[in-house]
Amino acid sequence: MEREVRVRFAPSPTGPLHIGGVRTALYNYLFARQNGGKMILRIEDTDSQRFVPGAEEYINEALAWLGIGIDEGVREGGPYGPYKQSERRDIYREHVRQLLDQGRAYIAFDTPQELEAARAATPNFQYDASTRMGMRNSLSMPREEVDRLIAEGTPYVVRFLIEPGRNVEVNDLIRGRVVIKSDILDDKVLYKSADDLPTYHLANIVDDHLMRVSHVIRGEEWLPSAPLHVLLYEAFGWQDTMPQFVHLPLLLKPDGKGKLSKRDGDRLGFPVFPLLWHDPKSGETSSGYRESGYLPQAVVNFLALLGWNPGDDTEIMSMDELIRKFSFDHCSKSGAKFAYEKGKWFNHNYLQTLSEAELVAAFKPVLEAHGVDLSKYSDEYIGQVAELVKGRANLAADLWDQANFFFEAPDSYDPKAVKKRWSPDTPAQLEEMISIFDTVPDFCGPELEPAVLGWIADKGYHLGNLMNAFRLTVVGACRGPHMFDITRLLGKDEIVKRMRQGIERISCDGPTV
RNA sequence: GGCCCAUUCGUCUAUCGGUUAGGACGCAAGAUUUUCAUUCUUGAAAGAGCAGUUCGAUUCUGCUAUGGGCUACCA
Repeated sequence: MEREVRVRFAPSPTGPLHIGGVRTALYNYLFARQNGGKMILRIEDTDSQRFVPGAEEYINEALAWLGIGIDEGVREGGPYGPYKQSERRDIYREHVRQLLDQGRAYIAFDTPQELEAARAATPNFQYDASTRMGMRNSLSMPREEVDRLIAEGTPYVVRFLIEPGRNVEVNDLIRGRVVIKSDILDDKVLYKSADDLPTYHLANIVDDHLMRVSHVIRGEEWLPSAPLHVLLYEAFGWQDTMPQFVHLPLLLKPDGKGKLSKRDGDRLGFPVFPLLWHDPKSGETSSGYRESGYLPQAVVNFLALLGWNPGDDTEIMSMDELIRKFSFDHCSKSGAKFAYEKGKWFNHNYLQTLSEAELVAAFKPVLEAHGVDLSKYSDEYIGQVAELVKGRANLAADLWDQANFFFEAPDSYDPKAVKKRWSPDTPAQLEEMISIFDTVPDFCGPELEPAVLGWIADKGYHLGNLMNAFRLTVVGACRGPHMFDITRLLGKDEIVKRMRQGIERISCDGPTV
């Protein structure tokens, strides 16, 4: 057990990294860091059919954005490379040869059509001890014919020979002991001559062994094939250094049934990918957490708690705290429905902790997206606005809805508020208020508020109605921060301009609602 | 169909045989506020069912039900 902790995240570049994959990567990372171990990123591109250009870059960018550091990988290098499976063909070929020579595997020529026919003909057909002699392979056919077929270049696969009658034991750190009979396992394809590439099972075992992986932390969908992997380790004689298995519960759809999938995001209105993704094949675009205004710390915190808890009521935890507290003992066994609403709450929390500079950085892209000319505003102004409204925002994008009037005068006035707060006396009172402004030496100083409030009290005007009418002309609706915070930031000229504009426009077409 | 895994409020979860079953999200109400929010307080809300083990089961065992995964020359 004093083995160095080495874990790997091994996605296949068939599309954008799914949020469930991100969580798997995160748990691997937390465990590695906690134990002073290494985190490996291995690209499993053994399916040439499903390869998608750009997917590998996406994976790198997504992990970097989230702060999930990689110690060894395609870009980082490392002592056990190459870290891309398509560049390890020689290694796999050699290991397949070894299994073949030892009689632990055999060559099969059955075409996909023949296999399909066999499955159609026999219910619950399985390529195993009970059926393999009836198929076309090196066990059922004479040696000369096998050699001839290979010499002719007939495509073939190499299958793992499963011995029936055994109990295969998988020890899982979350689930404990899982025992299954080898009879229910089929002779899995390990290698395909057509593209000279192994399948997942072979490549996975060989690489994990060669890369000295100590813990295989992956999704629960791999649990059924774990016994096969155990058998492969045994066949190679590697049982003594076999990694510890950890199968994580799945992320499920928030509503219906099944595991979270790509489609659920757009269907339910939340991202299922860390970053925006344009699919080069379909041309489709999928939204990402980053572009939706989420903070990476919030996404990490949120994901960490989907399937794991620290054992107490702590919920807001930094990456360092997660690393310290993470444990498989507190991982749940059952799948977790993806509670994206709570993700917003996490983001709200992290948004409040941002420094003004960070807030400005998060707010600027949002402003630009709404056509605001950033050259017209100082960072100081943007920062002050953001500080004023951040408490009411969940996502960076929400800042705009809360603060748009700091960047543009209202172009309409909420009719309900007009009806409630606007009276025939209002225009005159607002004009009077403007003249009060002139009595204050510094409009943006602390004297303005008591001056205006004092004047309202002296005159006996209705505080609520007048202040809201005032707000209406400046904001366009009865919402927003403290009125005198708004006046301070907008300045006298802009405020007076908006008041006069409001008086004109609301008086003309507003009050007769 | 076969095999495997799981099952506490609507959701994420705490509890490692004895608790008024705790927290959070969301929801509702109240307080605060010149507005909308924020914030604060309060509330409603759970052990799938049936047996068994035990002085005592949410916790251990079995069965049933339900949910999920796998069942490819995909990962």
